[in-house]
Amino acid sequence: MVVTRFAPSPTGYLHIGGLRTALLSYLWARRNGGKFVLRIEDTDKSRNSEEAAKAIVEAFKWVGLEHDGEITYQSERDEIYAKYIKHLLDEGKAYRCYMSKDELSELRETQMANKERTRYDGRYRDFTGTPPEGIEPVIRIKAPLTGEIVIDDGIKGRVSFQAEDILDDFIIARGDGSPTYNFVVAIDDALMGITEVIRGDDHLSNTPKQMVVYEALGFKLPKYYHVPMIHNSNGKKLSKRDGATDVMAYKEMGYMPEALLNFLVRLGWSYGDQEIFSFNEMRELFDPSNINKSASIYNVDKLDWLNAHYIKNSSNEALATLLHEYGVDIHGHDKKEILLDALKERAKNMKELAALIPSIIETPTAYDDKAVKKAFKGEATAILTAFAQKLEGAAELHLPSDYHHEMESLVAEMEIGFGKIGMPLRVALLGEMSGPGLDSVMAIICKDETPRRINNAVSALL
RNA sequence: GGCCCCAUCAUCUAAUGGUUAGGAUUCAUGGUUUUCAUCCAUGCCAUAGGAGUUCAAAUCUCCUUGGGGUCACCA
Repeated sequence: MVVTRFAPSPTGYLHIGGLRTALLSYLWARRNGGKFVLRIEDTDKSRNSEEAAKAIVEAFKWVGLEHDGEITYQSERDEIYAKYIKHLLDEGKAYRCYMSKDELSELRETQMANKERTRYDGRYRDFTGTPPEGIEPVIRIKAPLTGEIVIDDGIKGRVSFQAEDILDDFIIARGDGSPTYNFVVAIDDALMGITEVIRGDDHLSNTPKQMVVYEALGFKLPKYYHVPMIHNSNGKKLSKRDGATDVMAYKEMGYMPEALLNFLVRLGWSYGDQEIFSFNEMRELFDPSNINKSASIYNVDKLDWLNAHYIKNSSNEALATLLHEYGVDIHGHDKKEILLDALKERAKNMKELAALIPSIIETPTAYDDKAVKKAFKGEATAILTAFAQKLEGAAELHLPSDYHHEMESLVAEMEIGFGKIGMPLRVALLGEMSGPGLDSVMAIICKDETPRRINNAVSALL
């Protein structure tokens, strides 16, 4: 069975790059009918992992990702790590190193001065004497000193390193006994039965170290997929300074989860010429082996286009429910359908949609100067007044087409062009020059309110 | 700096030795619309550079250049 994982360190929120690797891991598990698990890498206990987990679960919930089983916290697994450290010590595959921090940095400095690679020199590797006093030893693992290390990466292909270039006997437990990152990652991935590791390619150079741990413990290696980073428009790693890195900020900005996921899945991956992927389609089609090798640049234009697409193609019912999150309740509005039909093609995001609604259903309190100048000339007021009277005398009017007929008939009677009434009417009803079709606007605000707004405008603008 | 990764329109990508190098976003123009938006149509725009292999190279090899990542008792 395929088991994938998402293993964030607790930073307090889920960022967009994290969401992408989480999404890809999730999709691959689902496509294979496997499992997707969540592990919080909180071996640095100074940070609050409860809060981080909550933030991640909240973001997962918003976009619709779900992890299988309980969340694993590394901070609760000290005994497991201790057991494996002891095991390695007993087997002679790891050893205590009594070098002080000062000695270590001294060593590093001389190496740098000699233009050598900075590395631990292995001085305690085969140490059998009496250890120096007053030093809490760290535990180092015996890493191969020569030879080739090959990662058969599902995205990058064959990646090979020379042990002497990159490895030394790295620390697996600190002086206080706490285990270090590359050690616990390997232990946990192995013990949790992870079969495919999909993660950012910034981890590619960590992988040999993790492989050393796998090797020492006799665990079976997972398949690795190192996904290229998302870069900002300057070609650098996406960071907080690039704005919205917190996934929940996208909700605030009015993005739909479908749009965000669609955007992220297409960043670095494609399926022929297809641009639009429903969540279900992603789960059926996604395959990490054809992810691009190169980094991709985060570009908000395409996300905006996708977001607008998903808003246009959402049902009015779904939009009305979503609008609650943006402070607008139109569930009770009897012209909800006409209103949303008219507005959903005009909004790039949910925030805009929410702002558009009062701009129609509330009576304008001011009229745009330029619009007035352009629209209110000649017989504009006479035409508007005639139209208001026509509406007042008309029978029941409900649909946009009903209002359209009234306009047509007025235009015919007065022998004028459509524009003669359109422009001033628009200003009278909405206070500005642009907006949805007037027949829709009138159908939304109804038969009584329409002439009222016209008369208001005529008297205000005389 | 060492090591590793990467390189097709401005951006996301397709083309796994043979295509007029395709699609999408952005942008521009036109149409639709009383307006704006939507929608539709059209257009602009790319194989980083140089050697090789081959009948044939975006595709394979090498070099150059450029970009990125990583080198902790952080994760």
